[in-house]
Amino acid sequence: MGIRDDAVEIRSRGWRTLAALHALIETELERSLQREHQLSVVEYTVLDALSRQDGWHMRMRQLARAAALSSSATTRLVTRLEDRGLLTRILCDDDRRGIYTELTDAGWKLFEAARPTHDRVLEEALAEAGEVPELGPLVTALHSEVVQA
Amino acid sequence: MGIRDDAVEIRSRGWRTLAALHALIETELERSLQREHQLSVVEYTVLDALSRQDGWHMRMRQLARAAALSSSATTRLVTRLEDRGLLTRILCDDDRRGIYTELTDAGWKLFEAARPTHDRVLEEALAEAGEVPELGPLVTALHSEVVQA
DNA sequence: TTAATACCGTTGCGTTTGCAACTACTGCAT
DNA sequence: ATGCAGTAGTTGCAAACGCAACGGTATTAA
Repeated sequence: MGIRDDAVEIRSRGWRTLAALHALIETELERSLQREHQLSVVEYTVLDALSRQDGWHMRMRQLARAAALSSSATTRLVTRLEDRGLLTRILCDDDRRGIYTELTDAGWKLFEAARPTHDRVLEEALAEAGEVPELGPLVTALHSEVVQA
Repeated sequence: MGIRDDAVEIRSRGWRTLAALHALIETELERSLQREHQLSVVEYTVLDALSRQDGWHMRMRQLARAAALSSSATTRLVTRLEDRGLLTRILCDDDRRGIYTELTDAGWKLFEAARPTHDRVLEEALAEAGEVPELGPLVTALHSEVVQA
């Protein structure tokens, strides 16, 4: 076990911690958002990303990136939300390959209704994770200024 | 925008950062492990968890926890690996509800072959993420002693 | 003993996912 | 202009997922 191996082990451990914390938070968000607003986490993420564009459009590819999804999954996700009337597809004038998406009024309403749930559950999940010995330090680091900079 | 709202916003931002980093790493690991060893990330995680038990058994439920999966997904995952001859199910004597799983020799071999790939790709992914402005600080924090404590 | 309760792992089912192949469009080079 | 490589988004398909319902086993109390 040299310094080299230690670095490998530290990375692996960090990755396991990251994955565990991610899974914990996502699971709790999933349950609550689904139950209270019939939204999955990715669906909420899309609404959130669009809302943060402040009335501006967003292309499919940007959306895929924001939601960390493949382009095919993004297509279907947008279709789903469009069918529910939460957003609309808008053909792009300057680049006819591109498609913009925009929140509808109903989309805004649902997002603003879901946001408190999201924020509350996120806080609870982080608090819960903070109690777990392996996760606590990462939770703390997440709050720190450095990560937010 | 009071202090209260700032805290909410900091948590949200932290969560998005965490999710983005998680997705980046998982995607790269998935591609490499799949291509070079026909293993998904969760499958590797299971082999890793079992190997770290150092020859000792592990129950389905523990495995589900380690892999951050539902129990049903764990059942099928173990079945898949069992069909490939990488691990075996062992009935538990003292608690006949329980089922232990153990790596086979083939399982050990495959895991040890896949580990270098895993470690290398993880290092690359972290290095790549370190270059991204939003992710860099979290990557750094992940290396720190505090998180590893 | 027997009943009530809780737990463990499995299965049916519907949903979501990524990959690969495809169409449509852009931009560059000839 | 014309061809060609690269990009944007969609679709077929098979794989993997979570939830809910189930059977089998342990634990506790009457």
